Amino acid sequence: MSDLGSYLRKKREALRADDARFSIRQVAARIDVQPSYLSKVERGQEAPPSEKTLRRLAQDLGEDVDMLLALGGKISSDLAQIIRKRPMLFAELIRDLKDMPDHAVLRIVREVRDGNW
Amino acid sequence: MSDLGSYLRKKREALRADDARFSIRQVAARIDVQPSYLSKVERGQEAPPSEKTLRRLAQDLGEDVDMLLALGGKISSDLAQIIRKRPMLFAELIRDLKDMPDHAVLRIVREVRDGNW
DNA sequence: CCGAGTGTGTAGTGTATCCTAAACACTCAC
DNA sequence: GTGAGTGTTTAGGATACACTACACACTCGG
Repeated sequence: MSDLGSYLRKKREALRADDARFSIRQVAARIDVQPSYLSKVERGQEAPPSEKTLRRLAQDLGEDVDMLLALGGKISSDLAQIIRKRPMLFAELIRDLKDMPDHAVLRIVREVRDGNW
Repeated sequence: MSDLGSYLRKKREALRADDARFSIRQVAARIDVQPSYLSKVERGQEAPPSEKTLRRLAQDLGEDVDMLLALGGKISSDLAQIIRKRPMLFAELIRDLKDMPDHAVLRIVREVRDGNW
């Protein structure tokens, strides 16, 4: 399906080059899953883990949570909740932004943040 | 949980006042589920239906799909896909817009649509 | 009365999700 | 050569999700 697995493997192996604490077994122990499970996830033999597990993994590997969740086919539950509170409004906005280039969306983000509204 | 059930019931009964085709049984037949299932959903005795079923329901009842999905605790899969393609970008934007009033968000929507970007 | 239609109660089912537990085969330092 | 550590294989399994199938009890027109 997605390449969450290979992404995780690459990232972990990169970390492991400098720090032996990033073996499958030790990472698995820290994020509280079985090493066999993590191994399968990294090789794409298992479906992506739950949001909870992906969050712990992101934290342990120093990765962005939203990106890792996306690779796992999920959306952060706090984002989902925000959208669900005003579904029509956000649906319209997001569909409009679908084909906008990153820099255009970023400009909106900045404008919003600067409080020009 | 949510009030999807009562919302559906109210809407269907309103339609039924003018049109006998909006009985539980007939709606259920059109959207291709068992009447007992729809009955339970309307009374909140069953978890919300799948996206597919909610879409058919929305169409049959003339309701907004995104809103009905939201009441069912779901987000349209096309929106989810858009977000998953640029997760960090959209995550930032959505979290920034969380506490903005509707009219402010709407202004952004309009600006985007008018192509001032 | 009866039959066509209404809503509902009960029981069960297939599939997906998200993992665990235990053992196997290997390397590498000491 | 043994013990600690590595990744992996195999065999499940608990729980939730999204329903179906069928029968029951009621109403109401003809």
